[in-house]
Amino acid sequence: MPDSPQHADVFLAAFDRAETRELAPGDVLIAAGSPADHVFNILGGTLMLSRTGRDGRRQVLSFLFRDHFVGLTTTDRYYFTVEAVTAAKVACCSRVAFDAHLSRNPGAERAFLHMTFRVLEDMLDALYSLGQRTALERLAVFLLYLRHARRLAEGLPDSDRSLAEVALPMTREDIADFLGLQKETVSRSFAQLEERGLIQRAENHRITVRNLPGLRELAGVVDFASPRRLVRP
Amino acid sequence: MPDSPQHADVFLAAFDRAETRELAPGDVLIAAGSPADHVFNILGGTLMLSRTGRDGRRQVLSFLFRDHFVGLTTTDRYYFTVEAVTAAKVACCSRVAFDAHLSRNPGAERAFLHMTFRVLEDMLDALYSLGQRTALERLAVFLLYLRHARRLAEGLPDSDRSLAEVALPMTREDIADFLGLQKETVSRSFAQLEERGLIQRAENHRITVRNLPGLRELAGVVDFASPRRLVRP
DNA sequence: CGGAGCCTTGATGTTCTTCAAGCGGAGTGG
DNA sequence: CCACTCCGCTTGAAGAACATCAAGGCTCCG
Repeated sequence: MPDSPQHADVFLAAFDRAETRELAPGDVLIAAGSPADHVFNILGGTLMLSRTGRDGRRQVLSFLFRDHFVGLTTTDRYYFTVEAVTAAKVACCSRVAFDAHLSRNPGAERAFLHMTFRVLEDMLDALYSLGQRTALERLAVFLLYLRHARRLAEGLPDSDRSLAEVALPMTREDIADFLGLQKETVSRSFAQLEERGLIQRAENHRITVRNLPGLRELAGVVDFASPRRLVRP
Repeated sequence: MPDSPQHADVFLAAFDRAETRELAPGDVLIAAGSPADHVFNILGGTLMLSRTGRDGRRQVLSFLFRDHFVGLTTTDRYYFTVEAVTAAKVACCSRVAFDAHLSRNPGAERAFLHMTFRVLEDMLDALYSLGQRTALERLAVFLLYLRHARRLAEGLPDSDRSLAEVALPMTREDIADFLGLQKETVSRSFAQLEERGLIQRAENHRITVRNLPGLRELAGVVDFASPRRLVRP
């Protein structure tokens, strides 16, 4: 399943002429436990996919950006929540129509499978982070991940100067729940990255990268472009 | 993508008349960094999929049992290692032949997509564990997971008495690297589960479950059958 | 001006890791 | 058959990393 340009998300044609929905920050697109009858394609903004345990512990499983896809499950109810972090816009498609689209277009099915595999590989990266990396390393990886997300969403080259600015639309608590930490630890880790001269804190929701190679070294990741997950074994 | 029996892994037909390979404990089936030119279906035994960082930290991403599938990537080289934990037997299929099989059989492609989604959902469960659960909880979940794996592999009902015996073919260190802990912590957690009367340690590689409801309560999981990931939100 | 929410920082506490020692089974060679 | 060693496992003690508790600052908004 090697990358090939023509794969470029042909399955998204399922969303041509689809209804769209505008979301305000905090709006819930998918509520855990509700029937899993729609799938969505994100047209803009940032969303957050999370799962909350009985006792209130929450794990943010993924942040979602432009061109990301959400909503498919192998069960008939959603087992996760998706909510808007920033104002956002999504295209909506019924699961039935989406299924039919895949069945009618073998190319779309293959493209969708390929996308699913990329997501799976991202989750394996995240597993490595949560299982093996320290708080500081996780935060470094996270910043590179956000940088990469914007690079993809805006189609910029890795060298683009503007990428030094990294927007953090989510709260410290959201970041903490994504990285398996507490919000205080996230705060302290930001402070430590700044002390080390790797980043500079601007406002609460924006930092600028001061030493990209240093950040990558700390993260143990060269880039977030494939095949990033080969950490030189 | 609701579960339906006819999905039952039609894509596995790709492995009909395929060559098989026998593995001894410790044998490496897939070495990280080598060309990703084959896919495998496990016919028996236990394998382990892991990723090792530059500095030697290792995350076990998954244990693999009968009927599991491994080997597909979106990159042209494997970024993970797969090795045998016990003696094992696998069916081998070239990636090209597998691709062709999926293209020729739309039903197979759909079934494969479905299987991929189940794997993805398992990884999301694992993310929740690593991010939110304590050492003791992770071990409880792990034991239920092994119990469930055997239940599936042997087609037993959940009530089967023999399921109280849980085999642990892997070492404490393998378990630790799967759960994001140190082997000492795993040892201590086993001891604590025993003190609490939830399990009893037999030999090093076998325990028996003494209090299944208690174990499930601790794990926060009712069962490892779908939809287990709805932890009563 | 006042309050709420979010973030930061300090002090303290808990969990897990690290370091160290000893146990016991499996395999080896005398 | 019996040391002997090796390796994996367990347990204890000390230490580090992260969590928890608590206080104060900032910004936004009524």
